[in-house]
Amino acid sequence: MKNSQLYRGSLNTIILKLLQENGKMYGYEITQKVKSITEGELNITEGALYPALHKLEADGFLEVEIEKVDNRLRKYYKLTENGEKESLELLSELEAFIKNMQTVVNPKLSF
Amino acid sequence: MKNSQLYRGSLNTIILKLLQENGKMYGYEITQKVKSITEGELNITEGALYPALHKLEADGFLEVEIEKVDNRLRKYYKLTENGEKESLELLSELEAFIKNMQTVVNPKLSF
DNA sequence: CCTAATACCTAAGTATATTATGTATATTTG
DNA sequence: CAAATATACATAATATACTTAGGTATTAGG
Repeated sequence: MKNSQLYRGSLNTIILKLLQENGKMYGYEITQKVKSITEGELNITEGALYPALHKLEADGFLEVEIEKVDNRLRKYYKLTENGEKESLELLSELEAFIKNMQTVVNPKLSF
Repeated sequence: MKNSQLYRGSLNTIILKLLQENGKMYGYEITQKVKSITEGELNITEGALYPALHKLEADGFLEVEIEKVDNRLRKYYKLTENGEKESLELLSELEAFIKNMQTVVNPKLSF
């Protein structure tokens, strides 16, 4: 997804949060959205995205709705009820991660 | 290292930053230090730590100094010159990661 | 008409961590 | 004082997530 190893493990969080915010999105749209809001800094590769979407669906966190736009296929994903829960869970894990990393990296700010 | 996938990729950053701060440390000490400053929230497993230390050494970022304390072995690690550079590099990558994740997750705060 | 953009997909390989072990000594506790 | 826990190192098998490199097909733009 990027040169930094840190992004490893963050993809599900990104996907679920974007869907929570935008209701429904299709894969390609997610890649473009992330690129635009991070001003090109974060680029999700399709080789990472599509398998991740399939797994989230298989795990019951996403459901699919296929549409045809301009004779071109689109697979819209949206959160299931469990997906909403998972989204909140991953967000709080992200907050905890950031908090812990800041504690380790900048111990002066933590007391 | 923890149940959250997010910690994947953060171990080198943690190791290098702790060494930058404390001069020299040995493996077991690193695990205890991380556990104590995060109040038990972050536990580095030895199966992850030792291979990571060996790789950082092989990459020329760390150098080793063996000491015997109480008839027990200790391998002290400290940053090489390149290790200092890598430490700064990984720290700025961490900052960028956190910034980007906050942008994706909380777009209202980013403009 | 050719290239870039849109939109999906998979397979092979790599990196990183988990889990489960193993060795050995020192310290604490019932 | 024996047993359990803590200290201190290590590796091997397995799992997971991602990169890299391909592939198909349609539409838009120069």
